[in-house]
Amino acid sequence: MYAEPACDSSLSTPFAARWPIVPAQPDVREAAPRKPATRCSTCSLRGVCMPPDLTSTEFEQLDTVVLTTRNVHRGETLFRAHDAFQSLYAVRTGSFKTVVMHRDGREQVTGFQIPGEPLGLDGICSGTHSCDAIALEDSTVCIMPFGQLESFCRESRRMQRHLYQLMSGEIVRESSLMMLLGTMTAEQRLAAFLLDLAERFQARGYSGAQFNLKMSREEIGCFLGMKLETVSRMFSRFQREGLVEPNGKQIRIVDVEGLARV
Amino acid sequence: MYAEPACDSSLSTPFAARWPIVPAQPDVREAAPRKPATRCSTCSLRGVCMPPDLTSTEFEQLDTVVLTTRNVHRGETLFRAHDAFQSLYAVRTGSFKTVVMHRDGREQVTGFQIPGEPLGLDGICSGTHSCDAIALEDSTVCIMPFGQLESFCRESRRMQRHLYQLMSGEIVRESSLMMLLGTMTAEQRLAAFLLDLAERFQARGYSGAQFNLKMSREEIGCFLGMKLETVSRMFSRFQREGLVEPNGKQIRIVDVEGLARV
DNA sequence: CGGTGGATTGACGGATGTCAACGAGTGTGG
DNA sequence: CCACACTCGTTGACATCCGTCAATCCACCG
Repeated sequence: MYAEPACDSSLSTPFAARWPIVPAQPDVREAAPRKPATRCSTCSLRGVCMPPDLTSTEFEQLDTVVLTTRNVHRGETLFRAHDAFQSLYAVRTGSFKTVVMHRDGREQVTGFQIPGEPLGLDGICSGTHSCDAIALEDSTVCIMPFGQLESFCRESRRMQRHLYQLMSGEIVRESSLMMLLGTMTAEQRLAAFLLDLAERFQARGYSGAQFNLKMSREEIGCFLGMKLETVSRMFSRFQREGLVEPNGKQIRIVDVEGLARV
Repeated sequence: MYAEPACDSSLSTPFAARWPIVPAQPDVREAAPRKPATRCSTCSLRGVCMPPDLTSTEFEQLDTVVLTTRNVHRGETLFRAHDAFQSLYAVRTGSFKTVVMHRDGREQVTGFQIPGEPLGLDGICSGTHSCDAIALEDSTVCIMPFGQLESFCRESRRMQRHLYQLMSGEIVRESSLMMLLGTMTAEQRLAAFLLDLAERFQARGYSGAQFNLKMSREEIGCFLGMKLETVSRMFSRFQREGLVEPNGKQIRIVDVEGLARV
């Protein structure tokens, strides 16, 4: 999932480390490819991931916490529901969806994550993940072993505060999704979804007016609580009304105010 | 909101403090009635609010953090959206709803809180609350000034972990509500709602089979993403099917398995 | 070239919203 | 004590949004 014109390559592998692959740490489910991480202190996403006011000492400590990254291919899972919780993750490149599943097969996509956004916060509560995190495209995440992160947060007030804010932000995000699912029409949901995505892309230096959806209509519907046919119809309606120009997965937002008014 | 036969009185005012009212700490919005708190170390709800394995030293420290309680009358707000965030709260007696509101007047109830459950976690993220917390009946909360709580969490590993778990639990709770709103029929939502409430009451020593809803049909509907008439119809249907016996706000669950099968 | 999966569009039906009437319960004031 | 207003809950009739089912189209790929 990236914006056009894609500055993807620059953000994809900031200070791209072509270092030799390090022996993988023990992993519960699979021997996933891991690589030493680029240092947080020099990462181009640090402004998105990390508090703005960390001292250089704190960045040095942080670099000892975030030691590795992991590649996840399109369609593969970073973690699954019921996996033991060990680490938090930050999307470095690519994108993910998180899915909660009911025993009867009902699925709900609870979020789409793009670079700089956290993954895994659901696992802290019970020590076990409660959702699947699935890559929408070939992606990379930074791995933050939670035990070490906790230790660091006891030493650094700023980092401690940051982690609380991250989690609280997730709570607020989900609240507004509940509002979306509980009170809005299908048309309003899709409009809100597109505006939210646009804003998040823009905050990362991508174009907010034109971007590429890495998720299918079905996945969008599963996130917005509607069927894929309805998603498709709403896209068509927006096109008729001159609000967006959808071209398959390529989306151009023509009239932001119009979308907001829906 | 309490169970029948109400053991309400025992849980209502555990070790009820009839101490003189302490000079209220400065409060942004109102001079709310505050009283010194019963000590966490001797509170009958401590098993619900706090980690099970705190040492006595930690409880002593905790007692210096949770110094005051506050009464909130039915219909009044504990905090409002846009209020400055200062403290986390734990419901001690009574019950609350949290409501997020859109500028156009759309409202969504994001949760109902009963004794032992946290309030205010939404405020950490931006330093400003993002929802209203409104008492459904005359209620009491324990006040945990966030700055002091943070300090305590840097000293106590267990307390630090507990706060992370609390927040993560809220994230997971909201995820399952998204699933409810996104994938379930009106009938299934109401069934899930009743079962969830029953479980929470039971975990607090109340009856899970019979309880008293303090919220109106409209508030239930606003929480479950449906209209009050639909809530009412679903209650009637459950009654016809012999699953619950609703008597206004008094609810008796007759067939738990049947409700779960819906 | 055909097979496959995703997207689009149409026709139809059902779940739920909307509007309205009515009854029960409660508080208030004469 | 009663009359009254008011809120809340229930129920019915009808409308509508969206889900379901099906056909078609398109891009991609072996």
